[in-house]
Amino acid sequence: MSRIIFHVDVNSAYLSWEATYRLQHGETLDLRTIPSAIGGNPKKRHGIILTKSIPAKKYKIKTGESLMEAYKKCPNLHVVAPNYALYMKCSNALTDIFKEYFHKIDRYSIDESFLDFTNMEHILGPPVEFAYFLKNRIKKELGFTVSVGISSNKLLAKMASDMKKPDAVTTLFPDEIKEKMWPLPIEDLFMVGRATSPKLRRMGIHTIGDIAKMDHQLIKAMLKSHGSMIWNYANGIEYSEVKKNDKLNIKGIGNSTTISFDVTNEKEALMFILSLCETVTTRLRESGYIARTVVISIKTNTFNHWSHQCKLNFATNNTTKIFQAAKKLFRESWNKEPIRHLGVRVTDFEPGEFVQLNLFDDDTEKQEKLDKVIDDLRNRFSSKAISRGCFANSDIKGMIGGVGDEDDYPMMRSLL
DNA sequence: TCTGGGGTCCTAGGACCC
DNA sequence: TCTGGGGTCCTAGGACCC
Repeated sequence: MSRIIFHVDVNSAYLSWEATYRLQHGETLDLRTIPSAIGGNPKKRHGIILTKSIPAKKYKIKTGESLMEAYKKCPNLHVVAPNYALYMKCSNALTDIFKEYFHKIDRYSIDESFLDFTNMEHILGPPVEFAYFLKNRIKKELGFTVSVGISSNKLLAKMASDMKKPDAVTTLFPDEIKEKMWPLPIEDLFMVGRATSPKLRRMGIHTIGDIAKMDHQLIKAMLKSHGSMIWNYANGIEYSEVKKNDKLNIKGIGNSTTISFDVTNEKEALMFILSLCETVTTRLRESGYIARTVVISIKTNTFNHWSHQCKLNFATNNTTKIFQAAKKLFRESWNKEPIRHLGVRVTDFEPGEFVQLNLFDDDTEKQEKLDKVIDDLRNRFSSKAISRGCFANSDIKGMIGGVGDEDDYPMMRSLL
């Protein structure tokens, strides 16, 4: 039986949401109309570009490049630090609209969702017409634009939403694959990234159509199961379900930072790790989960990098316990090479309802001690050295404080 | 893209068990 | 204590995404 699947993608999500929020709070300048970007810490000029405006694209500003690089290309670039609490509210407001029409909503990320339109035609009308109605309603009520892709499976719907933006509806049904998808460069195919693309290009495979026409066994022999998968994708073959998954479930939380100087002694390194543990566990407690696994990652001044992980005997969200594990991992794996980048990450989540370590009295004392160490750390080093930690912290503050409260963005729905 | 963040998933290989 | 096979759990690292 043939299905009808929608993929809805928010255009330049973080930037759109920030711009919309500002307009609704009295700002007259629309960030989307000037060279602007979301990312890093603009004051410290540290971190990377997460999202850019269309005018910023003209300066060849790229997602993932450092703020320094971006400022070189465009000195007037207006950079705003990310506000994840706001993005979550916007994402939820969008999902609430989907819920009015759809039962099966699969949130793929904070700004992308799959919707199952199968058997809905008798209620919602023809899919393309409904998609236009939906995107226009979102624009009118929430103030930002989306691109909608429509097809018979998730892969093709996702490819379709990518083809035209912003503010567009695109179909990519199986009979349109040849004409619309096969002429595109291989890098446009979902799951063909910077490791796979050169391997294929070296073989004279340049378009998605070239992949589709390859011998399936050959690409499988070359790239194993990943090769088999992208061959299927190039031919529009993909059968995964639109699972009902309308809450964004997180599987891990991490924080990492590049340091502007070489860290050569353990004490310094552990202070950074402590700072990272602090932001990670604060977010972990916010999420309501507790974690079993702790992972640290190290990158050296020669860009040598590795990770080391361990499984705890009990899941926890306690800063001290996570830090103790991270400290042990660091001591076990550091070979004394000068360090330029450190990361801490927690995974293997369990529901945290029954563990409330942060309510224990002795923990309050520990937390106070911790705060003192963090403050010491910030005073000791240039603020640049730990700017990522600072900015993550200010995010958290935004989340916990009044700014992030449920009805703090009432205008999100009333904007005309 | 020379060097930025935060995620997810997959796989190979080792340890350990019966 | 040379060996055999199969299953599971764990870790490190690679590849992909936005």
